[in-house]
Amino acid sequence: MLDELRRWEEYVLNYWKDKGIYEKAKERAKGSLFRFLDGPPYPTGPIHIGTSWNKIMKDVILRFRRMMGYKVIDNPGYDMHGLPIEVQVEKKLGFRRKSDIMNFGVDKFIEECKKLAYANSEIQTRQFMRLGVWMNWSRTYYTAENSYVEGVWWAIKRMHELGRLYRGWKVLGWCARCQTVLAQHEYEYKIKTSPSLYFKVRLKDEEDTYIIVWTTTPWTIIGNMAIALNPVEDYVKVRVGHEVWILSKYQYEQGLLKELEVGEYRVLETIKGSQLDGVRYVHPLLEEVPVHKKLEEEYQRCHTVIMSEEYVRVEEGTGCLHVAPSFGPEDYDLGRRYSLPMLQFVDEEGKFMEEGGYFKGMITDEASREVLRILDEKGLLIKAGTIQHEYPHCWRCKTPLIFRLTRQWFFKVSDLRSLLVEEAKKTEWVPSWAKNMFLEWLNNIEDWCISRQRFWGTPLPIWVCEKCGDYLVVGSIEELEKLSGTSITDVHRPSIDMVTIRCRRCGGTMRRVPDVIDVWVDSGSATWAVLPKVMGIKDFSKWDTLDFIIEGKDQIRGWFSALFVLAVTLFRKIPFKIVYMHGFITDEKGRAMHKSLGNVIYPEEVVEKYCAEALRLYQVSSTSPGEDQRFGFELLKPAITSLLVAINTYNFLKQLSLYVKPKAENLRPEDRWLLSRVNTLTEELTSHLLSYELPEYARKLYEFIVEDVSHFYIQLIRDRVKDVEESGKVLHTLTYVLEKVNRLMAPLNPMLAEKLYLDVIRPLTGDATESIHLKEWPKVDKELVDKDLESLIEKAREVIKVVKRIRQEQGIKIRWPCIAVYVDHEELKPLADLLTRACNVKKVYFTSPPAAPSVKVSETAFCKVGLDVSETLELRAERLVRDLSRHIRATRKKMKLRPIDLIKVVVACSEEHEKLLRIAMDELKRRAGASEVIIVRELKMEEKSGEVEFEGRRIAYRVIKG
RNA sequence: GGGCCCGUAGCUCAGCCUGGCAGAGCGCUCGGCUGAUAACCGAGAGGUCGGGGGUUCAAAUCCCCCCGGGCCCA
Repeated sequence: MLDELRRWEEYVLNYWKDKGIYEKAKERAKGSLFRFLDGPPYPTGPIHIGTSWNKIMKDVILRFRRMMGYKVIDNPGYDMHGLPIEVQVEKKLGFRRKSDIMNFGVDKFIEECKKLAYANSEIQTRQFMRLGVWMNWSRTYYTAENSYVEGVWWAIKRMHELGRLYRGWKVLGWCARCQTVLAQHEYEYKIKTSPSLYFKVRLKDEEDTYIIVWTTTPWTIIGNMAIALNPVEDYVKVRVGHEVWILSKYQYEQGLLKELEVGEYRVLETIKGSQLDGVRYVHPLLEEVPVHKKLEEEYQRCHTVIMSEEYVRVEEGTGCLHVAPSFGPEDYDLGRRYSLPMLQFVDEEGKFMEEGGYFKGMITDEASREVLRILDEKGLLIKAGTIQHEYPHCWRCKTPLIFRLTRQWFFKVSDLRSLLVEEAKKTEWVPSWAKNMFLEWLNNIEDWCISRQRFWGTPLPIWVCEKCGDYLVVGSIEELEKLSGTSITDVHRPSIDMVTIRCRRCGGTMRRVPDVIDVWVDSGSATWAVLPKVMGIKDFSKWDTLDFIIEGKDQIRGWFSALFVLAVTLFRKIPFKIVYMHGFITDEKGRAMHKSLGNVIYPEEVVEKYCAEALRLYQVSSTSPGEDQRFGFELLKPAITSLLVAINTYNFLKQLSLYVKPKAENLRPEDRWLLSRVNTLTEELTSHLLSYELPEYARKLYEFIVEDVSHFYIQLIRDRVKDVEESGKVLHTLTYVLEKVNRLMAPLNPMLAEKLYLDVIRPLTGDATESIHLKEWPKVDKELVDKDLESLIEKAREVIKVVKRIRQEQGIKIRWPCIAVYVDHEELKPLADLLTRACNVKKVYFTSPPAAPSVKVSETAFCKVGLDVSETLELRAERLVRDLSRHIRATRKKMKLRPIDLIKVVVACSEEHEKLLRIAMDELKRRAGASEVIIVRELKMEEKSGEVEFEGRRIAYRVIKG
């Protein structure tokens, strides 16, 4: 069946393509715009199971909106630039460092990046399409196209015009492998094992007195320029041996000295941090790093104790903070305040330069080991161990970052925190708590470092004069062509680097800053940069606030933030109204999927082993907004079951329609109930989808199909379909209901819905419409809704359940009719007939069950129920017929006979059972579809078609065609 | 150290906003139904609703504290 389902999917995909259904669906839209924007994935390889989840949910919402009549903006996109692609290409080419790229040739490298990004985006597009995702694939936006890049340039220039673009020195996270600066939103915090080092620093003017310092980055001691204490906190001077040590009182009381195993000690004095302000110390690596001698002479506060209430916490380390201004953002800030030297010790590869003295040429880790050794030799090392802590890593290559002073280009936005937060309050989030995460992020936002020292990216459109240093920000290709007199075909490096401009001020040559732009500026510009592609509008300022976007929780600091910061800073206008935030995919045990764990599952695999619709149903229904989704093949099974039940339900309708004419009059209560239910459902599902409650939509839809239609209704009307009149009513009811369900399921399972439409619904309704997706979202037929009936039937279901329970306790099959059932609930009287059939009894009495031995009693939450289990000859006869005919029908089915085909039956049974059969002969013929029944005493083995056990004896039968 | 989320049956998850008999699916055992069904139904086993305290006639649900897991930030 699964194989068939998979073939159906492919059939439908082709059908859509052949008939241009997607295009027709777009033409159909007459309503207002629904502005959606696809958060562009990185085309780094085939899609991941998280990518499919993301796109499937988008597809559900967009399909729903299209059916509602909206003109849906649905262009997909790919985020082509940046480290994700570069790192991929580097791996492919076996590169380990940036210089490998230079040696290979930047032009060739760029070409590889471009090829890879476009090739992978094609692969991803095919995969998305296979999942049934409808987007405007012929108008996909790529962030590497000229028109898109111009949108980014335009934003940069506007930032400049607003005075929000600046160049400045700052200590930022630096990836020594990628050899580029990274911004706040690109730090990936992971557990790292680092050295944990306690050492002492000797005071210059106080004999044998030391400040105790703790660090996890020994190499930064090379750049140490000061030690910071908290002026308002208490510190203690402690005698240790013949020395005096200074540390925070807090840590002393926490037993730090015991931990450091220093032997005997006693407190001499408690002082405030402020009392040590300005005290001079001897740099612990003064001899190895000679530059410190010079610095000490030139800078007054170099190698002194400085004060900071803000950064020094006595709970951390020793309460004495080692300050290396070029190696830490806080250190840098303190360095500025105290005019400390800002010497750069480390180059782009993370290697110590000339200034590092003895450490010249070492990378940071090597230097750390040497520092440790030297401190130990000098007797300054107190204790060296290791610590596991969260430490920032490069988001793409996972290298631990170093902090390093560099000169970069920034968007000034940190002063806009309160504006950003105020504007963000106007946005709506699903789940609502995601909004708090977003506000929290915005409230801590730093100036945005937008320059990257890399290759494959949007080139920073800034030209600087070699001679006078004046700079120019270019906002479009046309502008650049005018300024440079060169025609531009490709905006990328390295050709763009050749373009020079004559300086307006001094006539010198202006060259482009070699940097590219943070890839998050690319995607963050999407609100306007896609306009030429999507709306055919060239004017980037003509963008509109988006109605809806949906991405994963990592985009709080990623795309959501980038879109928001840019739009609000540039336009004081929010880029989106409603955001749906989903979580990540984990394996079935809740662990992240990693290649190293071998637990990665690709959507392609799921489609091959199962089918796309099962994936769609599972991914949409299984997880609440904002939460992570567990994924494993085992977890898909219930979804598959639901799909199969739905398919069978439609099959039943189709079978029925072959022999029956519909009849809409004198409907029975269960018919009216189902008509009411499907309208109630329509109302609920519409509301869920409008509120972006996707799991509720999917769950309620399939619960209705499985529980209400298949299990209850179809079970109940089984006998009715044998009657011409009654079967007409059932056909009418099911046609109405399943037609509606067909449309309700179209956004969720578009391929299955289409197949059921084409095979079952369309022939039945005589509808000329080519596709379910060209139909409108169902409306509620209010006149069919009967809430009282709905709740009454719920009560009846309770009663039926109790009767089944009594039957089981008494060992009476459901197939076997009973005399009577007693229901102590008058309200149910209108459902007398329904209860008679469902409970398989001759009569329902709406009274208290009589106190008779043959009446077995149980109860529901609201009434007593009694089943009369006494037997009569007629009942026995009927029971035998039911058992026998049930088996005969099974045999008929095996013989591939149609329900209307007549048969002859030979039955071999005892005299007593023959008597019973004679009583119910007509019933037997009717139920078995037999024109003739012959009763004999015995059948030969080879003549037997089957056997039934009844009242402890075996009854054999033979089925003869015709 | 801070923010957010999660913790309910062996597993996957609803229920919590708005307090009122602890639920569904999967798996297991037993029994049953079936001329749409590769399905389904009933019963059973399986729960200190992470722990503690508080509010209340009544707490999985509201409040506080703690523990464990995850994500993000510092």
